[in-house]
Amino acid sequence: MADSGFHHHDHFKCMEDALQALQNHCGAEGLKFTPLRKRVFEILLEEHKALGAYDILARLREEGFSAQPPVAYRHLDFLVTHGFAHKIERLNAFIACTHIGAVHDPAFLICRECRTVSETMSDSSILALHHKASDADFQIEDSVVEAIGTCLDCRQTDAR
Amino acid sequence: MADSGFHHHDHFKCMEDALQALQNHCGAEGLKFTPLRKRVFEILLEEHKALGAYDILARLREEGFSAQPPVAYRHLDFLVTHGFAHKIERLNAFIACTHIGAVHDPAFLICRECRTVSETMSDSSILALHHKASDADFQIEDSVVEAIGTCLDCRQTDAR
DNA sequence: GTTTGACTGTTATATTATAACAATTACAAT
DNA sequence: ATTGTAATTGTTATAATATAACAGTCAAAC
Repeated sequence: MADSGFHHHDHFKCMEDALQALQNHCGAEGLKFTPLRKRVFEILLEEHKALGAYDILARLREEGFSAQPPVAYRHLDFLVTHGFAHKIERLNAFIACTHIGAVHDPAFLICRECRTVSETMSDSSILALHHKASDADFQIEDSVVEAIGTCLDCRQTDAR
Repeated sequence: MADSGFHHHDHFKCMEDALQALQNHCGAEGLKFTPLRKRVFEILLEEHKALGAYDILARLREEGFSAQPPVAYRHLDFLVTHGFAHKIERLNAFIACTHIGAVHDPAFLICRECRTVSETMSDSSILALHHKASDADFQIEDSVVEAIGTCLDCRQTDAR
């Protein structure tokens, strides 16, 4: 299965590819592929789950990195700005992007129990909004499309 | 113009109708139409703008109401729970619902400058996500659809 | 008139996020 | 090699958002 989130896939390769993409991007853009940037991205990549800035921070602290709040927010912002992570507004949390390199208005399926997130590229899901926007002379710059619910695993576990 | 947000409309009637609807709802459901509930809703209704809980709180304080944070959150939650307001996740803020009584997955156009919000009923806008969700055996319970950008007024003002 | 449940008041604290500035590093220009 | 400079990191402090917990009040139902 090639998809992420609720489907099985080669997660090791998934991580490797993403890290390589970040390294390449940094090289191409004259940005530095620093230990903190790498490590924060790795932490996000470990699972397709949304992690809060303070979750990241706790991990960094355990590993001996400097771990004041700005450290987490800075590196998360870096990843978001360069398209390697997304913020999940509904959870005030972050996930690694699973469509790196693609220009996309992402949409997310978010399990409120396990916080697993599946990302889809969904130009179409905000098409209706774009129509509404042009009617109102509104210029869309960014969009948030998130569906909250429960994944199959969690529903089955709950039913037991 | 019958629409809200970026279009002109009879805002006095818009407020009156909404307050009446809340009063009716409370009567029908055995809930109390209390001064605080009324006032918080009125504050939201005054403009089609997103207000933070602490904005509401400041208003209440000025007016002599008790104004500890739980007061704002309680009444905002009440309005959201009963379908009279929505939370704008992207802004951590709240707006009065402009489609009271309609079961809807709302979608919002949010001006990041003036915080004016236009609400649309968008069953269709998350259709793509519903397909994706059923593929993944994911049960959607709630959705967030928000577009952030600039309204015509703000763009024109900026250009001057 | 007492019980009950809904609503309000209040204290304290948790969680999320950013401003501001100092220190360090890496590299480029001279 | 030295200095300038821009990017990155370190750190302190604080702002902004949100909730837990429990005590008081009030009105309706019995």
